[in-house]
Amino acid sequence: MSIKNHLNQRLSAAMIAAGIPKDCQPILALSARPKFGDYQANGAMAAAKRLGVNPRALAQQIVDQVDLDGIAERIEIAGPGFINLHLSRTFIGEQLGRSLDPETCERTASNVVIDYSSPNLAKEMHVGHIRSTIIGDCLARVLEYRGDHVIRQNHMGDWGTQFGMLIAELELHLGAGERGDLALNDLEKFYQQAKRHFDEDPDFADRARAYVVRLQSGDEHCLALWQQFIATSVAHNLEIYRRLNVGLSAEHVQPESTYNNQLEAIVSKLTECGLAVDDQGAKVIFLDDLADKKGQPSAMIIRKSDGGFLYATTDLAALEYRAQTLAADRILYFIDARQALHMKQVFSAGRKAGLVAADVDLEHHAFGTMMGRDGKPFKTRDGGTVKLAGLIDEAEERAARLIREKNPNLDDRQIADIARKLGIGAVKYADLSKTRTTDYIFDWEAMLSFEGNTAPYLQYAYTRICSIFRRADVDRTAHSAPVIIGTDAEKSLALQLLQFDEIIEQVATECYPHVLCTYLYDLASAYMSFYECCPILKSNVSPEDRASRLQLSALSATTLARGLDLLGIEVMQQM
RNA sequence: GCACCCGUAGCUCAGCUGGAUAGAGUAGGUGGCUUCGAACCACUUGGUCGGGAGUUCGAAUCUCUCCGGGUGCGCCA
Repeated sequence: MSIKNHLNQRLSAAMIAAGIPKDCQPILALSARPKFGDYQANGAMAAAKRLGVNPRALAQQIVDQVDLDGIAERIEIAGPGFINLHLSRTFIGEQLGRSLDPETCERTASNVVIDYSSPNLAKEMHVGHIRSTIIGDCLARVLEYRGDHVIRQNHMGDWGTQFGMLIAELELHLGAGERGDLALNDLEKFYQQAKRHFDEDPDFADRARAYVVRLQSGDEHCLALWQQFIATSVAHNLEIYRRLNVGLSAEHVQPESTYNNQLEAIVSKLTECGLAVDDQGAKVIFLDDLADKKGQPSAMIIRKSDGGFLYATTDLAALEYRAQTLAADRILYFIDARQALHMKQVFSAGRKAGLVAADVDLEHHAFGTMMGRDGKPFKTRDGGTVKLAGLIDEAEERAARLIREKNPNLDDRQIADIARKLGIGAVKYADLSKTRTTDYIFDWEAMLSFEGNTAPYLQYAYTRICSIFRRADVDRTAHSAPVIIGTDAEKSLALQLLQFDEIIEQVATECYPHVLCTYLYDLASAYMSFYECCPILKSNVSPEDRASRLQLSALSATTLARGLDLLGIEVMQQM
């Protein structure tokens, strides 16, 4: 149990004993300044306001009642009624010993479906896909770590009008005697060729449109071309995932087309229950709960007047599949904020139609639009997009150059391995460390930076610890010793280590990975400060201090590695 | 027109259900490697938290309003 929970229990009990209503919280937080102790409880002031009594007097009553023997060595009331808690150093040391036991982590066991990455297969993956892919993957790891059963769903876009154009292009290449896999080697170029043919050649455009219809009606020739195209594109995406160390593989691919044969049934079901109605030839769902101020309901078309289905239909079918077949307790969508209204509509309609039970959590975790350095929507100089494959190449090259410069003793194989972990880590951390919901600036320099609050800083802290254990000739994973909290640096580090579980809990419920990034950065900083002022292997250090400091180092390494792993970032023994 | 999101240091960003003197990174300045890895550490310069009003012991945080930016809104996905 975390220290915060510990204190929460004791203070809650004291508040009840002092006659304060049960729903008043202690409101515990880390103290703003060292002179205010380690933790502070701000609940007395809020409770006093409600009860109409003097806040300082109420704080005193709580302090009179609270039992923190062996936990806090000093309790003070300050200002209008802050309760400042100075923790016992012995207690901190004991708690650290307990945190070695993995069984202390509270487990959950929900069925959680996570929809993330979900790129369109018509084009190559570009930087616009990175947030969903990386953030979704982080949450999958975090939820799995705390015990949930995670079902990854890569809802790839493999269906729609643009595929008529693409298979017409592919047919053109094959007709010229070209090999399909070679023609599709550069998906981006291929798409642009198809687009140009479509725009400039009326015959091609007609053929493309006809192919869409033939594809939808199950024409074998078109399906074969389509499957060849899809297979190549999926393979490209899986390669990107592998290079990014993202836990998505072929088994998680559940593309739009898999719902094709359920769309008819979905529309029937929604019509029969009276939710979907005919309007101007189309099937439309009007949602009163999403109406504007004037009472105009929000409209969602699930079937066009020409009989065609839309992505709303597919999303409803996917929602039913996830809730019913996959038996989800919680369904998370990591999708661009621009689709916020669409997601609300799907959730609302899905619940009203009974596709998903009321006790299933539906959560759209949005993120902002990617902007250029000028604050406008991002484009490269020639108006294109930055491909993920290129970004990964660049990250690895930059990392390799830096390693060669900093550490000339490494051989080429070591450099390649470290460069991969370092470069990819920098790219992922740059994204994960920013609050998910806001628009974000795409900045090569910041993303590939190796200084300051970056993944390499955290990886560096880890390698420093590894280096100490190599020098001491001690097995880090086997080392075990009591922790003695002497200096302030040791205390800060210890308190930081003890917050890991509550941070994981917070990330699991709120789905904000940047909270974990901030925590790990603070942990690494605390370790760096500790490292500067607390010698470990020097001759003037007592055996007890040496063992204790090695213990703190081992715990720091374990926590850093675990936290980085949950972010999808790897560590290395040296760099 | 309607709806949602966002304005915090030169730049990129934190700031937990309202809490004490608004914090990091980066950029600028100073100092620290014959001693556990300087991709580091210790100091330092820099902000009327977009403007205004309200709620109260207390507001970057909650409410309203205005300004500025972004996004979305029945037959694309």
